[in-house]
Amino acid sequence: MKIASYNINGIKARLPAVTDWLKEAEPDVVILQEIKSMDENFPREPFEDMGYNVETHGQKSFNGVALLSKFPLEDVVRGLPEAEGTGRDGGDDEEARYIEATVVGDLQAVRICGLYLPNGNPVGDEKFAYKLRWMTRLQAHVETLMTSEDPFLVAGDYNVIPQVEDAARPEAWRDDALFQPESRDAFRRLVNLGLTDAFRARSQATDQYTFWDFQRGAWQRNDGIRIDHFLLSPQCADLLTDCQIDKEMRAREKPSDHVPIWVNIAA
DNA sequence: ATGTCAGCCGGAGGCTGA
Repeated sequence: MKIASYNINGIKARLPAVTDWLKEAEPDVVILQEIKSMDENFPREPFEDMGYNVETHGQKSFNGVALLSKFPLEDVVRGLPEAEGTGRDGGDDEEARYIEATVVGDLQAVRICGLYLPNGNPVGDEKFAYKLRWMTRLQAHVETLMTSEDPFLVAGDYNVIPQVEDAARPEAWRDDALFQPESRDAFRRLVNLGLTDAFRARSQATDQYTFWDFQRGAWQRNDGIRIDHFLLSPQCADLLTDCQIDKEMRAREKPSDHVPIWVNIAA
């Protein structure tokens, strides 16, 4: 089962790029972030015509996540638990950043958790506190998932650069929310619950990134960062056979600033 | 210091978010 994650930065602007990629990459399951669309405006038909089941969790203008799957999607949950009082303004968190469902594959079922973690900039602002609260909620939820024997994975745009080797110019990110010690500590605590960073399990390369800023010619200079991650539960990590980044997508017409990352698991 | 996109509102271009 090939499972991909792709921050598309707006479905309206990215529909041709995404459908072209789906035809070539042929993933069984796709986790989309930043659909920037309400559920009722998401273009389901192009994906359904390609054989995908579609589940969205969107909102107006910003954020928004979705799942595409050629296998049935069951027990869909939208939003992380503990939304009460954890929003960026101290109210309830109503930002559409999380979707979870069980994909019933040919060999076995896998719980797929798709996320778009808050950016958190600027540091010191309520946005950074919101990011850290969100990571605390994610930690608690993964602890709950860990009590299950069923394989699961948590994937998407984490907006965290885990290590210095995950940035072409780490010094440029020193004051950024994506590289703050608090953000990296929270990410490491999550991994230390027993999750496997699928890309790092397969490659120690230091020049492999998933995001290049639209500004300052970042792509042309390979000034990228690795912030889109697949974290696998122990039972899921046992099934891992491959993990790769579709870097060439960044060189195409009207690209997203992120590129797809995918895993192959024996499920 | 700055460089770019996308979506929204509203009917241009300014604002927000990244």
